[in-house]
Amino acid sequence: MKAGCSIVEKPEGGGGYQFPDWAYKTESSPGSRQIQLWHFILELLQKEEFRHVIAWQQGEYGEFVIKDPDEVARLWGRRKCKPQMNYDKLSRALRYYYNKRILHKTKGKRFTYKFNFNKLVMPNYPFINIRSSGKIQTLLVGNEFRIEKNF
DNA sequence: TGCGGAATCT
DNA sequence: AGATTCCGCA
Repeated sequence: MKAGCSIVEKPEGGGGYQFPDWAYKTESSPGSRQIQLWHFILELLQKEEFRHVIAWQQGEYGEFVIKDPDEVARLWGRRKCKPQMNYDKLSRALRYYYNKRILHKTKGKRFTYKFNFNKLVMPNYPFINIRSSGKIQTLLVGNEFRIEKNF
């Protein structure tokens, strides 16, 4: 039994929405509800209330800046039930994305990373829609839509 | 600050 | 697999 830290976070009464359930599943762990780090990053990025914590870099397509690394780590740790999470550990996980071609580092810019939308994210995750402004929306196309994971 | 190896966990 | 933890190196 897991106590204290719920596995799935509920959308608070207000109006924020989460990725649909199927977005949390992967081929390797069909039953898993564990959100992946880059899904979580995208989730924070699309919400206005986290603009002071993490935000898109205007002008650069898919590039984002972590303005408050400690806070992002804290939020991630809360979601994953890992109270000891910190930016050092979180950033290690982000670094693993380099080889998977999900992310890469924007060299010279502090706390700045860039999604490889064109190459990987868009083809495999059609529910992600990048608008001209650089903002991202999730599109719920239908529950039959499966993620085709092929990193 | 940022990197990536290594061991370990779920 | 996808992190998490720890760490030496630059």
